[in-house]
Parts: sequence; C-alpha cells; structure tokens
Amino acid sequence: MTQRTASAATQSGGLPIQRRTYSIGELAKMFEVTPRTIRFYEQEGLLAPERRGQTRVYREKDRVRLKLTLRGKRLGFSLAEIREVVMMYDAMPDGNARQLQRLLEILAEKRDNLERQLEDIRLMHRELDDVETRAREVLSGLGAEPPKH
Amino acid sequence: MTQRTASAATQSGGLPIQRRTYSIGELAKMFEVTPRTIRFYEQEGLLAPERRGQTRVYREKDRVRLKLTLRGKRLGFSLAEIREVVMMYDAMPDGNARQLQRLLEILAEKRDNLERQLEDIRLMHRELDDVETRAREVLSGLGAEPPKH
DNA sequence: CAAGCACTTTACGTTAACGTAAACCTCGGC
DNA sequence: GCCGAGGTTTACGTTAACGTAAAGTGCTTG
Repeated sequence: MTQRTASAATQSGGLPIQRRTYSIGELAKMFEVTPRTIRFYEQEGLLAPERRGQTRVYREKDRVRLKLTLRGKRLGFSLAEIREVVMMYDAMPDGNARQLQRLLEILAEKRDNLERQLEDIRLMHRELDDVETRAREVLSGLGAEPPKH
Repeated sequence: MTQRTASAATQSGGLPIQRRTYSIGELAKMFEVTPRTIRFYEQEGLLAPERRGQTRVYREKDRVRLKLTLRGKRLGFSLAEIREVVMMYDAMPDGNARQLQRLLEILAEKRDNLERQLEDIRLMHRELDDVETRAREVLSGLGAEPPKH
C-alpha cells in the first residue's frame, strides 16, 4: 500500500488523543480542493501549519480552519473577509478590548450579510418555482409525459 | 432641474400603463451599480435594451432582469450561470421539449446549491454566535461594560 | 540503485467581472 | 454658438483566486 500517510492517533497507552495530523494531500482530497489551493490559503494568512523539515504538517485546528474557510467561500465571502474573522478569533485570548469591539462590528456586518442572503434565497426559490411550473405546463401542453422524477 | 429623464407613465387618457422607460444612469443609481456594469451585462447577453438612435432605452422587463441578475450575483452565481437560466426562461414559449428538460435540470441544480447555502448559513450563524459569546465573555472579564446594543 | 510518488518552491498564465481613460456624439439651456 | 450633463464605443488595466509548468528534495520499494 502506498498509505504511509498520517501518524496514528493512538500512543502506546491507547487513548485516542487528538494528535492526529494530516498531509496536504489528505486535506486536499478530504475537501475536494487541490494542494495548490491549500498552499495559497496559507500564503494568504488563513492557515499556518507546522513543518516537519520542509513538509507541511496539519493538525485538527488547521483542518477546522480550512473547513470554515471553504464554507465562507461558498457563502461568497472573499478570502480577505474570512481572514479578518478567523484571525481575530484566534487573537481573542489576548483580550484587547479595542480589537474585540472591532470583532463584534465585523460579526454584526457578516450577520446582516447572511440575512440578506437568506432573503435572496427565499426570493430566488420562488422564482425557480415559477419557472419550473411554467416549464412543466408547457411540457404537458406538448403532449409529452410530465417527468414525475 | 436636470431631470428630463424618463418618459411619463401616463398617456393623455390617464391609465398608468407600463410604458415607463429608464436610462442607463437611472438604472445604475437605482441598483447602486455603475453604467459600465450594466453595459457589461448586456455584452454578456443578460440584457437587450432597445435603442433610441444610439442611446439605450430600458423597459420594465430589463429592470426586472437586472434585479434578478444582481440577486443571483449576491448568491454567488456567475454571470454565465445566471444567463443560462434567464435566457431559457425567455426562450420558453417556443416550447422545445429538449430545452425545457435541460431547464428543469438546471433548476434542480440551482436548488441544490441553495440548499447547501442555507445549511452553510445556519452553521456559520452558530459559529458567529460562538465567537460573539466568547468575545463578550472576554470583554466582561476585562471589566469593560458589555455593549448591550 | 533506480524508479516512483508525494512533497516543495518559483514563477508565469488564466478567468471573471468589472474599472478607467480617451475620444466622440447630442441635446436643452443660456 | 458654446457649454455641460449625460450618453456612446474602443481598448487597455486590475484584482482575486487559483491553474499549470518546471525543477528540485526525500522516502521507500522492487
């Protein structure tokens, strides 16, 4: 097998600790992106994996970050926007009040964004329903079998 | 006033007919985009206004199209995707069964997309809640007044 | 030890969706 | 008659988010 991939999750003791690590290729397949994408995200300051020699080693934390990043992308956020939130999230423990205020602002803004998207989705859903209804009507009017699939 | 803009909506009779037209600048302000954007959408086959001489004249239909286009954009659809749906919607009356089938396929796909986005939004919402909660905790721990806004 | 595979860096290429600039027309008002 | 506000075309520039190719490193497997 060509699977000498990641370190085992169990130490001699046997407790399934979170010491699981991932290679860049693993993460890539896991999220259906290319390694290039993951490296690019690192270059953009969204990931900061460790290095074993020259090779990148990703931990759970990195995996979660990547997941959040991709989710943000699906919602149409730019990498810059995503970074802004993710980095502040990480910088939280230092507890700079000013930064936290800024973070809350950003969060409120993102929330507004999501609200608008939700409304857009509802509207779009209706439009699609209309189009589909009309399409089926025309189809049945043609004497074709209405696809009940 | 520099408002010699669009033709009136009422003819001699007085019925508020839909004969309202818009200039490119009007639409631009209305939707907070630039004229360039609107011209670009036309070039991409999303709009097809009439011409009075050389000047573009937009009707209600065009306004609606533009609205749908921008909504689609907010949802992360590419102009190509939007065009695919919008154009088929227009081509519907001809009633080509094959095209209609294709349209239904596309609609189903868009619908799936929307579903995923909804789920993403729900998840993202939770994350934001978490982050905000933590931020407020840290803030209050600092002795600062928790902003009750 | 040679092959192969996964990783690395560097760097140039690409696509979508416009922005921006130049140079022109045209119309109503003073 | 000219000016300014809007409209027009043409064309090159820009940004984000990667793709792609080249050339090298390091392990392990036959």
